[in-house]
Amino acid sequence: MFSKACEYGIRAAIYIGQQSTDSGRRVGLKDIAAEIGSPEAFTAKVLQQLVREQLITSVKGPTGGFELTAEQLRTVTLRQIVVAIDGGAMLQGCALGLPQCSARQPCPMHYQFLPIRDQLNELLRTHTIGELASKVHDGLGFLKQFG
Amino acid sequence: MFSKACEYGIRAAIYIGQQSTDSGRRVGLKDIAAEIGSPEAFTAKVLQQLVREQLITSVKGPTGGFELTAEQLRTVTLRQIVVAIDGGAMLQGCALGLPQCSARQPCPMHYQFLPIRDQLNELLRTHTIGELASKVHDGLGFLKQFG
DNA sequence: TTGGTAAAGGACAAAAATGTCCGGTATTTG
DNA sequence: CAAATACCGGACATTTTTGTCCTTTACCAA
Repeated sequence: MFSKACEYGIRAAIYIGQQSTDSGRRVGLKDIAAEIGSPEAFTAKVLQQLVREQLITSVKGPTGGFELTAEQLRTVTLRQIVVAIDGGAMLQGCALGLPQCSARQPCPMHYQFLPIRDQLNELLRTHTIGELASKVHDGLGFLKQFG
Repeated sequence: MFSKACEYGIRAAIYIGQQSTDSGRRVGLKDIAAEIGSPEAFTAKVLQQLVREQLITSVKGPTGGFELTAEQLRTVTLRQIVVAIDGGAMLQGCALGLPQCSARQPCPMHYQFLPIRDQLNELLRTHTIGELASKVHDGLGFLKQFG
């Protein structure tokens, strides 16, 4: 579905969001990677992308780390994370790979796939990082497998 | 969504199916690649996989080529093609990449993604190659961009 | 101000996906 | 039987994705 980079990015963003909500404290890369079960250096690259897109915030130096501002928690959606990392292809492209699939020259599955992809888009668009973070906080969702 | 290999495999299978339905004639690799707009040698590899899984049929030598038997046209589903080439990961795995995501320890999007993935599975399961081939035959679907 | 800390960024490495090439094998036709 | 045809299979090449390492830059605290 999504690339590894994107999966790490989403899980990391939610974890950072959870810590920002919870205790208002920043989290370091090492912490993040450990808590979401991802390779540290690779996760760093992904987070850099998200910082550049201003979907998360980073601070250098001692007491530094990653955080989500109150506004980011409220407004950044899953969709923005996905688009920032994987681009829009998966959310718009043809399921059978036709470069210009549309009603004018639809692939044989075009009209069957449309509603599903619309639902997926809607799903990503309507869920904010803050919302998902609070779900993790309440123990209703996990970012890593335990026990 | 699907890998390039899978996209080519689906388009090729539908094209072969269309020719089998239409004129009962076999089609060669060159013909297939030209008609669906795919790299010839790479498409050959993909078709070999489908032949091994007995989702399509091949015949060597002069007058040889690829075809779909009446039974294959009737029974082979899009899902079988996808599983043969991409495996089941995309149809079953967690959207956020958790190795054991389930109701016991769900990722924060688990219950939101479930219905969408179920619909996707259902879609692939209920469409046969023969059905899609006839859609192409009737000009209601395309396997390549023209004009 | 200075030293330690943590992210940023560049270069590099490994693995997987994509794509190509060519000799081997089976089959049909003359 | 011989020759042409077309898929099969293995090796190889390229590109993208995934992952690592190390130096630089920015920041905070003592």
